[in-house]
Amino acid sequence: MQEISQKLFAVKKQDYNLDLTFDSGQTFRWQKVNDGWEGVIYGKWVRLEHHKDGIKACVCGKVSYWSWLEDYLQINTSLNRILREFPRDPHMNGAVKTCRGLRIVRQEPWECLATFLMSSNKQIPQIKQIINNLCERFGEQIPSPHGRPLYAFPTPQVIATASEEELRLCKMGFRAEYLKKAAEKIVHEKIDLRELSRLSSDKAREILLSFRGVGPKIADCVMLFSLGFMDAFPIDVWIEKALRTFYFDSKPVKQKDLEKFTRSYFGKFAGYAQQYLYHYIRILNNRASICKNEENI
DNA sequence: ACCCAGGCAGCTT
DNA sequence: AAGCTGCATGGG
Repeated sequence: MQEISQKLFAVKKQDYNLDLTFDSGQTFRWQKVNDGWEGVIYGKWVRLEHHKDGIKACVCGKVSYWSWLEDYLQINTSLNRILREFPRDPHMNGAVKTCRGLRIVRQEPWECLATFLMSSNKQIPQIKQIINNLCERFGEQIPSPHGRPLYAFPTPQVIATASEEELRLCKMGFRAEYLKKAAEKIVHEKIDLRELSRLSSDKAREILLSFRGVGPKIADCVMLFSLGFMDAFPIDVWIEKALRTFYFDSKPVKQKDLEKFTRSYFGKFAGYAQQYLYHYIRILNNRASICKNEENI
């Protein structure tokens, strides 16, 4: 039986909501289990659950310092200070009202890059499945609190030595080439993605775009979700739809104008605002489709 | 059977 | 710069 270490983070649910955070499409490995969330960070199994006094974290193994988890969760970031910077308009107000407590966590950059390489032209449940296959097949087995085997996210070294055919067994299709080449680039050029966080945002984006399979959208996701560039604003099909309906009267807009608007309008935490809008429009869309289903019954 | 999915690369206009 | 198309795979 594995030893479990525990830690309580004193934070109110309205300032840190685990459901909103892990359901918002920024991470792909967290799973809801018995009213808590379980995932793997830095090769360790972690369980998080809301408690009356805050968020309780359980970690597999003996843990004497918690800075890695505090950094991942960004637990010392004040949500109020971020929300204050959002523009005030009916749509953003609605998003904040609906999604208050949604947080952006700070993922490990390699995992973030690799998983978003899997995301192109895929739905979120399928991305999760691919990542799951990848970890089972190539990840190192790590201590688990329950009987089931548990795997760390595979290192670039392991992925680089795998063949494209082996990677395709994880059902990632044409993305296998992207993943293998990214891993090889990191290994051969001795790239430490974490260092990109110390560069200017233009330079960091330029380096990310030099990976095959990384375009503007995925580059912005990696910057926002793993490198601390809180103004990076990924524009995917959902956000584009949200921006057009909310701010452009549902009229067609040129890509360039869309980008210009997001840069000038959403402020220094634009990426955070983007995540609120993204989750908000998806919730609205879910409700609408549920209504439609009920009409058909 | 068809359409689309937290896109991107490689084309053509 | 826009506007097309193919891409592997799975789900509605």
